[in-house]
Amino acid sequence: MEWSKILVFCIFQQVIAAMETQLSNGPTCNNTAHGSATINNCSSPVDSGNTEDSKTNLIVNYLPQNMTQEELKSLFGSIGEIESCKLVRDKITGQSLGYGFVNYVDPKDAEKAINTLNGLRLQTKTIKEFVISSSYARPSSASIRDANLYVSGLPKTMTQKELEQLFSQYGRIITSRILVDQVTGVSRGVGFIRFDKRIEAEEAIKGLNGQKPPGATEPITVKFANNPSQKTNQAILSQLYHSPNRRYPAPLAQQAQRFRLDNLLNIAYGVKSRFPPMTIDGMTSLAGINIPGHAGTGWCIFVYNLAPDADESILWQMFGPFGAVTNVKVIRDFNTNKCKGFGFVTMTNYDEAAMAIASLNGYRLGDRVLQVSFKTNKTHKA
DNA sequence: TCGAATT
Repeated sequence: MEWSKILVFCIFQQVIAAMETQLSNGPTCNNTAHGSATINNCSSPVDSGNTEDSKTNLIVNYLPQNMTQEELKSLFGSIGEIESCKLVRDKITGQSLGYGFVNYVDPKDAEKAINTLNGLRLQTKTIKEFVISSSYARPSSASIRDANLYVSGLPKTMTQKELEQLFSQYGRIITSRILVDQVTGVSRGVGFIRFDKRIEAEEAIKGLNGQKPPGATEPITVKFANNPSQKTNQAILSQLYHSPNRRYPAPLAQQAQRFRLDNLLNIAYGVKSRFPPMTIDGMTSLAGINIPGHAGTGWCIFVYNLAPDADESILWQMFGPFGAVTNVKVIRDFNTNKCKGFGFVTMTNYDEAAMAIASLNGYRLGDRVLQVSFKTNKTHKA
């Protein structure tokens, strides 16, 4: 068992090496990958009828975008002889949909593949992580389609097991997952549940959407999940059609430059600015712990009345000249990808944030008048 | 009109 994992890992690295070589020879994709093995912790296979295929045919999920059918075959062919192998691609774009089927000749090899390859971690250099999941493929049928749920607002402490316990009352769970922060490993409060049947998924939405899990303080959202690769395609398309270059708003540049000039004059000649510098320490001692917009990592600014097509770059351009900006975020509707009219900017220094707010609140961007202020904590009052 | 998140 452990032997075969090591063996598989070595073969896998060769596959990845081959992928990288291939990528360096062609301009089609800039996504390269390297792998590391992890312990299989996924749920047991589901029995799927009496057909011959049921014990040899595997579905493989969460493949890297750039993995080809040949590479899939190489990876799984390291276990044993493959009868057939299919990487599922988008009919129109030809993009990998991130899953495929591997049918072994020998059921023993299928079982071995599940034990050794399921849970294998693939990490691309673009931070995105893939964990291969392989299990017996169920017979194709309409009733098992669209049975995958996206769950958000989960308590950060909730485990995968607890998530399954919560949903298991509505049917048989095929796969489940909780997404975690790549760096800290803590739950992002988002996960997936795939049911055996669409009906079960529908019932789970009815029963759990907007409900608080036992012991939780906030309700969860349960809805049908989107296709994994759908977002990538959207992002690629929107990048193609979107010009990354935005003109800098001239009046802002002048304001920001004047602000910098004020500071320089102040530092160099002791000239008094209209906006005397203020430190965070000075503020905290005066205002106590409840400081608007102060999140510990900086000062969070709420920007309202952004246009539907506003993007992050406009926030960087508007706020950057006023000082250190550590983060910007445009809040979008997931499906339309259009800005919901507001966003957030985090700035390191109070005085720069205050200056940005003073300058940008009421600023006319296009045909809209922006409202800019420190972010308030509108959610649950203490 | 004061945070989304999609393996």
